[in-house]
Amino acid sequence: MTPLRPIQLYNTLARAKQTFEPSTPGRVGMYVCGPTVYSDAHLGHAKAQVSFDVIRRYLEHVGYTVRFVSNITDVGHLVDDADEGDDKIAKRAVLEKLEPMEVADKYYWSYFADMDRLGVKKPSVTPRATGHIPEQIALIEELIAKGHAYEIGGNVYFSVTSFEDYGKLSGRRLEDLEIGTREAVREEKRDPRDFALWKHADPSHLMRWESPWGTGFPGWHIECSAMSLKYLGDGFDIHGGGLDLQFPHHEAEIAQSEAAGHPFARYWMHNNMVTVQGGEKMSKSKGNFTTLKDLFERFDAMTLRFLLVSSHYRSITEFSEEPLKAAHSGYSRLRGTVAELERRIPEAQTGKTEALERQITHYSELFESAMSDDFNTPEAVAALFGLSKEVNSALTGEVGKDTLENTLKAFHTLGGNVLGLFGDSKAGGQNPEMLDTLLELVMDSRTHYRLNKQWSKSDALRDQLQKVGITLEDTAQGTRWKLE
RNA sequence: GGCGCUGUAGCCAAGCGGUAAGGCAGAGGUCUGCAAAACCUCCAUCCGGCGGUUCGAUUCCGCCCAGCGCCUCCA
Repeated sequence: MTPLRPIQLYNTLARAKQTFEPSTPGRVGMYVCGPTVYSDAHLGHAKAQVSFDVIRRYLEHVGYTVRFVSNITDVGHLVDDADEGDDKIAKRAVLEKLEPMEVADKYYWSYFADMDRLGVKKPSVTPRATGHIPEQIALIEELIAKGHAYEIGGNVYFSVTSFEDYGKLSGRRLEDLEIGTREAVREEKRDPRDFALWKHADPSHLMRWESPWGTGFPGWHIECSAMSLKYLGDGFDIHGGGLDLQFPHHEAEIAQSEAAGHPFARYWMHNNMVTVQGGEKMSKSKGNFTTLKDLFERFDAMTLRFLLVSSHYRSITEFSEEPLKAAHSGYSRLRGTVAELERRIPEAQTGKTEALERQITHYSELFESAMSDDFNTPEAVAALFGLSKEVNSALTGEVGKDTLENTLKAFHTLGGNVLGLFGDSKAGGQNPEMLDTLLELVMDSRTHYRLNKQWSKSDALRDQLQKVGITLEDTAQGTRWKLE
């Protein structure tokens, strides 16, 4: 299928927006760096995953078939690069008195549960580093054979100076890179800037594998090269990840792959960070993060998603109480419009209302042109608000059923399918019918009070419900309720 | 020190050469028993500061100020 319109995207490699052209017409291969599973995900992880989820959804929306590969790192991520120490998973395993694989699995499931609540679609493939040791070894062997890597005492390093394009993604020149600042630089490296492909592990290590260089474990960067190439092939389309991974992680991925003779990703996309307290990056090491699980206690997951898509993926997202509350209110407004449409459709008269039909077309066009310009979600959201206002305004009068349905469809398609909002979060929790019935009863008796002008009683009922998060609204058509 | 980014109303946040989207908060109004929701109206002579280019700059260039990111692990 031919895309409806060309999509411009910002390619970090070119430092400019480019028209996206997949290597295979109609299909997109996309790889996004996933988390290292050793602790709970925070809002920053959510920003990355939601950003690329929206990009994926929009590509699908315009007609592409997307293969979306996102890895899980469950080994090889060293606490720091300088020592021979355990990796993060192993360290956590000792801490929690668990097997490393228990740690990895625990946070693996936890991660996907969080992403699920945020409406992030499942990847087409979720490769795990430990499941691809042979592929990583094979790639390292290619690099050694081509003279780009060398082995010393069971460790294998990538020779940075052997790859002339090193630095092309992050815009660094080799000579600018600091040499040997840190004390514990391994002296056995031929060049301090070289990075590990394979690390020797003595028997005390919890996770190790046999290799041509003895027992050990893979370096952090190699997994993404091996797994993306395996599932997407040479010269695949899009590689995404956080801006903080651009160097050295992504630079290393390119070096390892292309030095071995595999053209790597053609478009590189980087999401910016979530910040806190006026610009400070939210990160694990700074300890200034809020886990998603904590946030879910206080806010609807869709509110968080709304907050994230309200800023551009390449911009920072400032996170604090006020934006959070603003997101809650703003999102409720959009939801209110959708709910009102759903209420009105069953009782509306068949027919079209031309004026509103034109607005649907107008705002849909705005939405799509915003999204086609490097996935400008803030403008897309603005288009949704524009349509919302027009609809609400029109709904003060009569609107034909066909038009109501078209409007609802626009919200479901653009806000729902593309931005991933208005997910399935059905009001009423586990048993919506029971809640519905109970509230009918409450509202009936309250209506009785109101007809008799027993305001204190009817207001008491409303206040009581408000305390448990149920809002009653009296309208000309009767009383209605909503959660939160 | 090297590379790079940002600075737009009380808050969040688009725009990036043609005279400031959107949301939240706030003010007034309509509706309502009250409230809520919704709608209508208002809310940046101005986009960190100073110069420059241009008929014209928030948008391009230079300098300055402030904040931030990467160069360790990080989405």
